[in-house]
Amino acid sequence: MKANKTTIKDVALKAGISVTAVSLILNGKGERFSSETKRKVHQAQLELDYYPDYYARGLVGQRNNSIGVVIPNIKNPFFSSLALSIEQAAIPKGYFPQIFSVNGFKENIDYFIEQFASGTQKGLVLAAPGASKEIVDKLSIHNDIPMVLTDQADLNTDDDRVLIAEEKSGKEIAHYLLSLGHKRVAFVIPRKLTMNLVKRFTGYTEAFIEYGLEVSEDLIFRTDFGPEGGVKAAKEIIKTDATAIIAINDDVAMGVFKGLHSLGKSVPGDYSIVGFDDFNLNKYLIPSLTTMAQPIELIGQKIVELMIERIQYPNRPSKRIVLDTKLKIGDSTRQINEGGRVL
Amino acid sequence: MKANKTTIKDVALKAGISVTAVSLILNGKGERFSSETKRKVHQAQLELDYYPDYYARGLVGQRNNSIGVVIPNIKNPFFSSLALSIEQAAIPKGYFPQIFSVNGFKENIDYFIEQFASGTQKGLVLAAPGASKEIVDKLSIHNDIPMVLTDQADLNTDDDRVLIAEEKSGKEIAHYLLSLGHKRVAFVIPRKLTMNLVKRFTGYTEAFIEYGLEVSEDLIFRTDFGPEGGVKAAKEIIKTDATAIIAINDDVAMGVFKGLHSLGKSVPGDYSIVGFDDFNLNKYLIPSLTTMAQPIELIGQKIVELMIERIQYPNRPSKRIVLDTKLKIGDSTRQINEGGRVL
DNA sequence: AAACAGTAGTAAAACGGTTTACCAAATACG
DNA sequence: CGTATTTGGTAAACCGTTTTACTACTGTTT
Repeated sequence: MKANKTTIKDVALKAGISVTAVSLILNGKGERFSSETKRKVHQAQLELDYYPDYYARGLVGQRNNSIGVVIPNIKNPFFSSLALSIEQAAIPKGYFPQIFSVNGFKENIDYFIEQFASGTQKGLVLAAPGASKEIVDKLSIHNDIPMVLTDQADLNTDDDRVLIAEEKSGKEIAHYLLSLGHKRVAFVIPRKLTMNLVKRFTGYTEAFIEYGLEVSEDLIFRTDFGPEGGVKAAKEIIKTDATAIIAINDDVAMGVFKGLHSLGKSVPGDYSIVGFDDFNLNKYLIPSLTTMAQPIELIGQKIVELMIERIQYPNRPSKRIVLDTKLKIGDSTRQINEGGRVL
Repeated sequence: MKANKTTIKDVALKAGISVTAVSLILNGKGERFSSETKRKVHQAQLELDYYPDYYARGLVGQRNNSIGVVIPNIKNPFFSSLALSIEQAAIPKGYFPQIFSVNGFKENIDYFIEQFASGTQKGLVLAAPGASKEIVDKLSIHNDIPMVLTDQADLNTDDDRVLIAEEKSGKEIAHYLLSLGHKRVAFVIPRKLTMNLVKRFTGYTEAFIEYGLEVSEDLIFRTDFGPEGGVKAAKEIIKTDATAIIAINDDVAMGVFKGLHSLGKSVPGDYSIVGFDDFNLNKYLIPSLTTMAQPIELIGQKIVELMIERIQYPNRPSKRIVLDTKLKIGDSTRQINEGGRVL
């Protein structure tokens, strides 16, 4: 038979004082009580190993301090790093992020929406591009709840956003490859294009136009997210005359790399590869990947900053912060000569 | 001015029926009500966009369905994969894991203990070897709460555990390297040895003894977790006559690999490397790493299985499940000839 | 026709805290 | 010395659900 849960009443009884007093004292609002009384309360709490019930406490004082963070896939190092950076920024401020990794589970989204709609979280960070739309729609009625998005889509919400300069990033990557002499560049992109990818792609294209070149349709490869997708794409790419490859993220880039390798091609000998994200294992790859690094830590910090502002001043006008990325040149890219493939 | 939260009363009012009826109907226990009434309730819910308050609901019916999962580091692919596999096993059964990544934050542990002690979770999975001891101690009084550990330590608790055959694994790795002709094998281990590592190490040693060899102290390298630790270790290892390296996990192995590479050494040419864990990016590394694969999915499944059993039958005797690992031979190891380094 | 069983519904008591409003005794003030 | 204020404390309302224990009514048996 289980012992009944120890409640505040038990503490009050043990300390020989009222429930009110116990509550106030344990919440640091007990200035008015004598230090002797306080001592007895703390003593009783310790002896009974009392912890206030989370639900009861949440029910009355609406002050919970947890913020929900929705990410698409916990296994993608970019998102797990982002989750960590949000955590690191939030905890010192007294907020505790709760990670929801959607992972393609329908139930997951439902569960999280329910959780959120029922008032568990004080705010919501949606770091799941694409999935956002659906979620934002479902939650749109609750628009008095602070949200921060990392979504470029033109959603008709006035939520705060932390974004990266997608177009500029795309352009910079393309410029870099073009400056190395690559003219035939393959793009490996996902089947479903989210808004940020469209923008990034626009940037790529602009760079080509500035060089008097154009992006040819036959060098665009649509595949799945994740390394498997990259492996598949590699098989197609070697049938073309491409000399460089831009992957939608490092995860995919790794797959392309592996795919090329097992087809007997070398990097950067036969192909230059550029990734995107700079997840944390990147610098340990051999050869290391040239990639457009997202400022993950900064993104996390800004997200938390906006979130806290918004919680404190619910009616302040919405903000949109755009952060710059940084090209990190690794060993996966190299100059090629005018004529063709080999330097 | 914010609109007041819509409560069950509003729904009842709108539907012209009692609060009880609304509650029962919305929880699928309203068989006895006429379908017309049900319709009205659902209608009202929809129109008012009503979601039951999480706290109120939690307060009364103690049936929340969330289980806490504590992992040491969300960035380590092994643990993020484990978290995912727990999620995949739990959700179909109607339980929702909540991930707490400790990440070395003292506040994190405190927060989570408070959360847990205050009854938020129905059960607790401690997948944080080493940290467990402290936590288990603090929570020991609440020993009526279902816990599943993945800790080899001889804690005096009767909690369920899901473990891997550490000693056997260690032995198998060593046997494999010995069978390839390696006699001088370096070990890269963390500074702080948890119980599982001690056991694994025992296995290594046994294999050496069976071969009439012994593990020499000067080939044991203690370093930090993570790839950085591996890089550091590599610098020391090349000063020795080791021909093979066993790393405590794949994360570290990658670092060793990178370190050797930047010191002009090749793998498996100069050194064979074996890792542990088999995190999900492993097969995309070049060369792919020989590693002792943990059955991550199965671990997740067993954890959830035990947890649910324990929730349903709190008094059943505790179980301890030991799972086998599997050596996955990659391209990072090779045979060497009797004499010395080169085949 | 009396007893019985459904049927469709409700009022009120929990759940475990926090907070508001109030009080009695002790002390300070003029 | 009578009144005002401070000190140390409490009783009770409330938060939004779920659940228990009724009730009134309508058929159905025997």
